[in-house]
Amino acid sequence: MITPEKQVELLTRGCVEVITDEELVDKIKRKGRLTVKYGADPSAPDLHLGHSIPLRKLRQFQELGHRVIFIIGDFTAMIGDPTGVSSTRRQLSREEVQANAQTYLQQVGKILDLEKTEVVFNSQWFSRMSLEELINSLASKYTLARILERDDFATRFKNEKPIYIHELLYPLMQGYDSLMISADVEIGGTDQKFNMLVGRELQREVGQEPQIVMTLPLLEGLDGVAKMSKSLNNYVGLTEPPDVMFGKLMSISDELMWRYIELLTDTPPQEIEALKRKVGEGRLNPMEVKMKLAFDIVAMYHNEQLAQQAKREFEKVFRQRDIPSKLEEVVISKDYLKDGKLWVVKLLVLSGFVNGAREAKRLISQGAVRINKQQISNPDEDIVIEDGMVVQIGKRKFFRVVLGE
RNA sequence: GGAGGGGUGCCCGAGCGGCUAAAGGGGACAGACUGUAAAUCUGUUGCGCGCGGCGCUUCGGAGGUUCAAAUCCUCCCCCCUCCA
Repeated sequence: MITPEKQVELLTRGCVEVITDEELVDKIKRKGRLTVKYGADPSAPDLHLGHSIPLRKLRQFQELGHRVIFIIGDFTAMIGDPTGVSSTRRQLSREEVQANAQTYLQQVGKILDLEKTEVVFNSQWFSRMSLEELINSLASKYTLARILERDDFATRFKNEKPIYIHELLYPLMQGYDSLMISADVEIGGTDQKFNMLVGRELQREVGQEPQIVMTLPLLEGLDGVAKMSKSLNNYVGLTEPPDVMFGKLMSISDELMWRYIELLTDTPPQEIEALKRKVGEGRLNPMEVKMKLAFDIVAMYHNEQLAQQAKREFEKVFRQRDIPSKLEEVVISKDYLKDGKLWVVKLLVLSGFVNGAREAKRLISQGAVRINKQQISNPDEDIVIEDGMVVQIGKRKFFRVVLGE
């Protein structure tokens, strides 16, 4: 049995803030098994590495024997969390939310032990809440001034941007979720701090023991600047194919690599320090470290074998500048050929790998196009088309020509 | 209800009758270099035509003025600011 102190040490690792540490030790000592809440808003169906941070923390709780409740904010998703947005968020339909929730859970299962996870939809209580209840147990428990303390609302208010009444309700509803399941701990990204604190207040209001709030860092996207999100296209999806994952992870900057290792892998802090030192002294190539990171993550969300494959393939294509082992095939009809030849530009356009003749010509004059490893530099060139010839555009687009009737 | 400001290419943003397919930045793509799709540097970034040129489409929408419009006029749609 792990002592409460030891547990707290593990659990608070990686957290940005814990409100409060003392309460956490105390609760574990008194209760032994805590109810841990995590709420997800199924407004987009795809989970990415950014989501994995809180999920991994939940997993840790689970491994220590605590009770994890995963709340699907199906009802709240129809409202749209105003957190961090400078404008009102689009409301989703019931169907959209339902569909998203399904794919969501599937992905969550890659990290959490679903057998041990209780999944609760918050429409369970909200869809039948009466106006009377809404007013008595939610609306009358909080003041406008306190809601407006929140930064994003405050800014919008000051800038005279619209804040709809339903948005004001959002933090209260999230708090109400905590109350309904008598949460001992709620975890979430730093952007959720306010909402989670409201939960604490509401619980206190009704005489429930206030939940402990644990905030976790938000992960920067592949660009290293903005937070990871699908709409910014700087994400690594949990369900993406191994080679795509591997490639995306290899594209991050050396600097960002450390943060990813710290937040996304199980590498112990001392080991990370050691690696950093070695790289700093020039005894270790950062690329090796990045490879390891990419490998670890692919292994985590797929498996070691696929990770190994993805790594080998990456080395083959990008390090040795070789042709990938699996190639997309493009059928070129013989009708296009004149004396067995075809204009390069035409070939590229027909393949669908370029957006048009103009782009094709541009790429050729930039020296980006190779046929059977032979660089093509003249956009006017006619080439002899052979069955099976390999065309390469830039560093990562390849296809094999198949002659058709 | 009244007064004013604005909608420009993937995004931000300049232009306010011809020299503007539209400055600048970001992003993206490509090349060099390399340790990788890192960093850095350089280039490209509306589309078509067998193409050192010609043509077409683009500046919220629809019309109009003009030899010539993103730039001027009319109507319409949307956003914002100030006053009530």
